[in-house]
Formats: sequence, C-alpha cells, structure tokens
Amino acid sequence: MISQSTTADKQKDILAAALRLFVEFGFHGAPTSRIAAEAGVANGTLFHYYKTKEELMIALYHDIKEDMSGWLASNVNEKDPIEKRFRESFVQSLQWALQHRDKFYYIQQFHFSPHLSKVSPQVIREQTKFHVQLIEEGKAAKLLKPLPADLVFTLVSSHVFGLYQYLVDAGFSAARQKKVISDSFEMLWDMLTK
Amino acid sequence: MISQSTTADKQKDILAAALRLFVEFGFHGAPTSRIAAEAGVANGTLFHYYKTKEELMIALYHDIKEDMSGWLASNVNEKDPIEKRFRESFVQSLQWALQHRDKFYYIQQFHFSPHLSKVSPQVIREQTKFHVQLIEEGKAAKLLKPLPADLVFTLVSSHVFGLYQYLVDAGFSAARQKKVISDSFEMLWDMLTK
DNA sequence: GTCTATATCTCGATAGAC
DNA sequence: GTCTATCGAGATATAGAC
Repeated sequence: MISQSTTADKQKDILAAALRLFVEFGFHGAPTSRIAAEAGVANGTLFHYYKTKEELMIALYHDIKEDMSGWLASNVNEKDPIEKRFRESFVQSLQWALQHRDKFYYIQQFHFSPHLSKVSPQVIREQTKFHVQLIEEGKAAKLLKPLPADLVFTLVSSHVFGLYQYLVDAGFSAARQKKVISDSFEMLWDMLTK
Repeated sequence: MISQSTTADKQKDILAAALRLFVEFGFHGAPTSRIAAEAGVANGTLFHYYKTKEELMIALYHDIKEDMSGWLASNVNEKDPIEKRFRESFVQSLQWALQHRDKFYYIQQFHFSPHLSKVSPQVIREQTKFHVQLIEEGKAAKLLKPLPADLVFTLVSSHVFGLYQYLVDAGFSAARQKKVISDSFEMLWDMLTK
C-alpha cells in the first residue's frame, strides 16, 4: 500500500516557507536556518531534501512554474479557436499572477538573478513552447502579422508583466480590473493583427 | 582652487567593481571584501564611503538612474514635436540599455529585490516624471488615446524591456537592430493612438 | 526521514594608526 | 581619506543518534 501520510508534507512546508522568506527578505536575507524554523522542520531536514540552498531556490522556481503551467493547461481549452485561446492565455496568466503575487514576484526575482543560469536553457525553452506554438498557429492562419514568433512572445509577455504591475499599484475592484485586462488585450491584439 | 585630483576616484572605482560583481554573482554572492579588492581599495575605505553594504547597493542604483536620465535628457530635444520626442525617448532608452547592459541588468535585479523598498516612492516617482509629463502632453494634444497616463507609461516601459530582451537574445547586426526597434515603435505608437 | 549538535568558514563592520 | 588588523555574528553544511 502506498503511504498516504496525513501528517504535514515537510517538503511542501519547506518550499512554502522559502517562498515567503525569499520574497520578503531576498536570497541574501533569508538564511536556511530561518527557513527551516518557519517550516517547522529541523535544519538537517532541509538539507536532506535539498543538498544546497541554491538547489532549494531552483526547486522552488520549478515548483512555481509547474503551478503556473497547470493553471493555464486547465483554463485554456485546446478546442477553442485561436483567438479565444490567445485571449484566454493572456487573461488567465494575469489572473494567476494576481492571485499568486508572491509566486509571481519570486519568478521575477529569480529570473533577474545569477541563479537562473543554473537552469538549463533547454528547460526554459520547454516552458515557452506552449505559447510559441500558439503563436505559430496564429501566423499560419494569417491571423497574426508575419512577425518572428519570439518577438511576438516577448511583446505579449511584457504586456502581461507591465499590466500586472499597473493593476497591483492601482488596486482596482475585481470588476474594474477585469475591464482593464479585457481592454488591454484588445489593444494588444490589434497591434499584433492589424 | 578646486581640487582636481588626477589620481583614481576611489568612489567611482568602488561603484564600478560593485556593478561588475553584483551583476555576475548577485547581491548574495558578492562580498564587500571582494568588491573592495577588485576596486583596488582597502576594506575600510569602502565602509568609509558607504556605511553598509545595502547603502552601497542603493547608491549604485541611483548612480545608474542618473546616468540613464542624463542620456535621455541630452538625446531628446525638448523643442521637437510630441511624436518625435516620444519616438526618441523609446529609441534612445533602448540604445542606452543595449550599450550599458550591465547597468540595465542591475536596475532590473535591484528592482525585483526587497532593497527597492528602501528607496522612497517619492524619489521613484520623480524618475518617471519626465515620461509621464510627455504622455500627459500627448493626451492633451489628442494624439494619444484617453488612457490613464500610468497605464500608458507601464505599457511603453514593458515594450522597451521586452524588446530589449529579444534583441539581446537575437544578437542582430546594428542595422537590423535599428530596423526592429523602429518597426516595434511603429506598432506601439499605433496601439496607443489609433 | 528527522532531529540535535556542531564544525567551519566567511561576512559585514569597526578600531585605530598614519 | 586610506590603510591594516581583527572581532563577533551568523551563515551553510555535516555528522551521527534515533
């Protein structure tokens, strides 16, 4: 019988504590001792799961990336027409980010750190595949302008990042937020298609 | 007579070494001892100019920001019509970034770190004033769509960041690069005006 | 797998001569 | 202002009992 422990999953606790502390204090200001303490595990336990602090940082990065991909996979319907999938990818990325601000912040923090270089480009490429394929489809269907897919991907991503920052700073109501997201997508779509 | 020492300016050396090491190894991986060594000054000298490591990080941030502002101020002509100034701000921001990659990277690294919170929002606001005013002007002249200036600023900034990343990854020739920047601005401009 | 205890080291920061 | 010398604290990581 497979062990289905009802006790706390220490590994998840460690990742959760690491997320909280890295976001609040940065990689520099969050010692492993404190991460272990806040996760409610012994110091040695942390190093049992992650051989080094950096390994923990990278594992956390991957964990969050998976979370994000899973959300998109289950909120974007592969049967929908291209434009709808495009719109949903955009909207749902923003929704996920707004509902997981710590995680989204961590991704950015990690991305602009020397630790990113420890993640193989291969793996990073893999993560964008979903989006790049959608863009290629859009180009093939003559919906999108004939721009390099990488450029389109970059511009869309930036649009998401920028809009996210704007919405966080503005602190709108949920309804207003939805409207701004929708309008912004329209602008982006026009830019890429007309 | 004002002292015009011809000997090395230690403070500048420290900032230059800090930039190099922070970019390569991150805040966590760049000890003050090594920064001092690489700057060719004694450990104590570093702490004479900057009381703490964080103070050094913040000073470096401001130093780079000033550099960037200075570049824009001297490359965007206040007498030009709005659209030209808009375009020049965009193009020159990218040119500066591409020619000062370390500095641009540092700004981003700092921006997504908890240390940013040590810089007063007042000061950050001040840094965007130049751009926001230009946007307000564009709105008043009915050139730009009637969108919130903060939103426009955010979208333009993101566009610059994204395009920068694309160009760095692509490694085009100078001529090709110029063309992509120009075309991208056209797309952005259409999005914000039509 | 998990804990306690601890080794080893390095870092940021200070003191004080020059 | 600049240097040498050094302190004390706290960091990552390991060893070994349970």
